[in-house]
Amino acid sequence: MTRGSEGSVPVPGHRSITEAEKLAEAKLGGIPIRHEQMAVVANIYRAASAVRQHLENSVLRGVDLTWTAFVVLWVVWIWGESETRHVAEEAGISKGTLTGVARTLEGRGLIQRADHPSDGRLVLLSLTEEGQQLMQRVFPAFNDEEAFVTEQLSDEECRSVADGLRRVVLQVEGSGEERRQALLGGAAPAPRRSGRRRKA
Amino acid sequence: MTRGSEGSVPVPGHRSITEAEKLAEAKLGGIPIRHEQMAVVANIYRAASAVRQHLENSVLRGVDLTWTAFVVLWVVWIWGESETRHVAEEAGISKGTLTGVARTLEGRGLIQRADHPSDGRLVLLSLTEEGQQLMQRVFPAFNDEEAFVTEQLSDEECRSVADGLRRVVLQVEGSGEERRQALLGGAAPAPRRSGRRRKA
DNA sequence: TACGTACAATTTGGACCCGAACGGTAATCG
DNA sequence: CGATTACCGTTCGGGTCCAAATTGTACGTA
Repeated sequence: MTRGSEGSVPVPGHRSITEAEKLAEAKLGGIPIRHEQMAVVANIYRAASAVRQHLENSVLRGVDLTWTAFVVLWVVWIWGESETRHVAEEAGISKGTLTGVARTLEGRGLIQRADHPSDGRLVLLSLTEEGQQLMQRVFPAFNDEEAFVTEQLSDEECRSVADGLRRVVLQVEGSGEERRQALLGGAAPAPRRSGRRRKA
Repeated sequence: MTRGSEGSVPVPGHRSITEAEKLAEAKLGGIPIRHEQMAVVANIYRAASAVRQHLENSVLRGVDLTWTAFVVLWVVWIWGESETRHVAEEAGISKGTLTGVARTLEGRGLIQRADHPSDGRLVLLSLTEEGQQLMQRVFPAFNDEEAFVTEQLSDEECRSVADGLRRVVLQVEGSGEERRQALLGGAAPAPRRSGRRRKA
């Protein structure tokens, strides 16, 4: 995050970020930038990376779980036996990704899949006995690190930050699709450059 | 995010999250959970995913850039010609990942690499003319979407949330290493299970 | 000059990740 | 009741992503 020695004034904290913003403004020469909004997005992602990295390297690595694998386990653990599409959505990954992760977890004996009793299209995911024991053991340690990374925030500040982030999520999930439609103006959705090609 | 029909009381907003927390508490039976801290971490990651997804699908897809590729371009754009290790750190990715991303970007004529004048080990990254034009065109649109996703937050709230997140980042970057050391108690750092295997 | 150490970027291996395409089941319609 | 239509999980292509292994450069010291 920090560079070797950029400025000369020893202003403590946030210097790097603020300086980047100033530089960005200069780069755009006159075009106004929404600073506060930019700072929120930048720090959301920065914090997400830092937190994920810390948790992977502290508690998750020891039990040989990736962040995504843990999230999937957590979702199935909390919600109980669930349909894969729900798990994917709750975990914030695509259906295709879940298929692979679930396969890995299944191979390690942590989750199991079952056919839906009445709808042949559905697959149900649930924790095995071993998976449940794992989560009961790991989650307290995970939560301890959640407390560590937020140590500089009071409970009240935690509530405030969490609420602000929740509003961001709701905004995107609520109005994002509509916004994208408006932006692209009904034009071609510009398919992802990579991805599977049509057979013909 | 939301499920079909879980609860019976029509409490608006945040139901899913809160319910998940309650379920988690029940699962742990007695073991106390730090709710506020858990909510912060959960929502940081949720927001990061949502924001990234929205930006990829709105402005980035149209110019055929992934999130990571854009971040790398942004860093080089803002900081000017930089050494790769700094770019990787600032972008929040590993050096190895940057090598691949930089190759892709170089192939598209958006960035260029140059040898360091005095230290032959270093490689410098800078934007090409085309890369600069792209960023000058794309960033305003990007910032517009940053404003969109934070639309439900006032400027003051934006500052507050950004500051809270900054404190999380500083906490992890400042004390994370020490914390991990203490946690593992000097024991083996438990190598990543995936990735390259040791030869013998 | 030769050698070891330090540190640079790159290569490599395995898992992840998205989203279009696919094949199969369920529901709907004529 | 056959034919669409809608939906579900899986497959697959291309691209990240990390960390170990590798390669190469710089620089100290003998």
